[in-house]
Amino acid sequence: MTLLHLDHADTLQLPVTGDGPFDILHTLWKPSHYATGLEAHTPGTSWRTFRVGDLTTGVRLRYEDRTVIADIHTNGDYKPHHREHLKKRLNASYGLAEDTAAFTVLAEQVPAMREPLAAFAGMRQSCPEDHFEIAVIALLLQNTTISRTTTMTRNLLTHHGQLVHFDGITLRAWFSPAELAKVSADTLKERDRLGYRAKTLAEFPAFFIQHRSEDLRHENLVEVFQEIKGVGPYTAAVMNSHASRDPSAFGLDVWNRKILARRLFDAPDADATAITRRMNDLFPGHAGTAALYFVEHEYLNAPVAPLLDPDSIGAWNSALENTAA
DNA sequence: AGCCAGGTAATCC
DNA sequence: GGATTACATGGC
Repeated sequence: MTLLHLDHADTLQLPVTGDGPFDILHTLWKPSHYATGLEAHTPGTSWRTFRVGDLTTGVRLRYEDRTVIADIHTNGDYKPHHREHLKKRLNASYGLAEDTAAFTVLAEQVPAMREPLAAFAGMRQSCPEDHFEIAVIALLLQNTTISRTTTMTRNLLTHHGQLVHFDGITLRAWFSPAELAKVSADTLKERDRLGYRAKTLAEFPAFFIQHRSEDLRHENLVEVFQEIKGVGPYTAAVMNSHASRDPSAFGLDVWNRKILARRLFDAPDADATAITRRMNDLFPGHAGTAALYFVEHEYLNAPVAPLLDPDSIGAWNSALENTAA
C-alpha cells in the first residue's frame, strides 16, 4: 500500500452558528470511540480524512473565536464544488449550526444527567462518516467484541482504503462504494476476516451507489435503510442518529443498554423496551443526544482511544505506516 | 471448553 | 406478531 501525500489546497473558516456553549474537544473527539486510524486528536488540534467523490482530503481542524478553522489537503484537482461540499460536510458532521437549548432544558431536569452535562456542555454528536461509511462501522459492531471490530476495520481500510500523509500526520482514508464494489465476498471473508458479514458487506455498494448520502434526507429513512441486507433496527438507528443527525434516534445494543440501565435504573442491565420508554419520557425528541452524553461520560476518565501527546505523533505515524506494509 | 460480544434474518408457531 | 436459532470469529 502506497503512502499518498496530500498538499494544502484551502482554508475554511466555519463559524459555529448554533446557540449556547460549544465543546470543541468532545465534539471532534469522542472518548468512547474505538481506534480506526481515520482520525487523530491532540488537545488543541484534530486531523481527519474525508472522501469527497474521487477526491481524498485530509483536514486539520482547530478552533478559535467560535470558529472552526479547517485546513484542507488534497491529492488532486481541487474545484469550487469540492469546497462547497466540504463546507456542508464539516458543518453537518460536527453540528456547528445545531442548537442545544432544547436538550439542555430537558437535561437540567434529570439528576442523572447533572454530571454529564457539566462535563460536556456544548458537545455535539460527531459523525464525519457519510451514510455508507457509518453503515460499514455499525455492521462491524454487530454482535462482536470491540477488539474484533477494530481488527476488521483495520483489515478493510488497510486492504481496500488508502494511507495518506499531510500536515505531518499519517492517517487512513475510506474506500468509496465503487471501490468496495470491486472486492469479492470471498476476499472480505478470507482476507479481511469478516465472517458472515462478508456476504452482507458485499451488497452494501449497490445500495449506496444508488442512494448518495446527500439524497438520503426524506422521511421513513429507518425503513429505507432496513431494505439493505444486514441492516436491522440497530444499524438503521445508528445511521439515522449519526449520519442523518436525528437527535431523537439511538441504536440500542448490549453495550449502551447496560450503561443506560445503570444511569436510569441504577441496575446492571434492563429490558430494552423499558430503557427506550424511559429515555423518550425523560428526553422527548432528544433521547439520542441524552444517550450520547451518558455513554461518553462513562468513558471520560478512561477513553478507548486517548488523546495523543503532540510529541508522540512520530510514533503514531510509524505505527500506521508499518501496518500498511 | 464453552460462552459471549456495541445484531440480523429466517423460520417457527 | 412474538419466540427461537444459526450465523463467523476471537478473546477470556
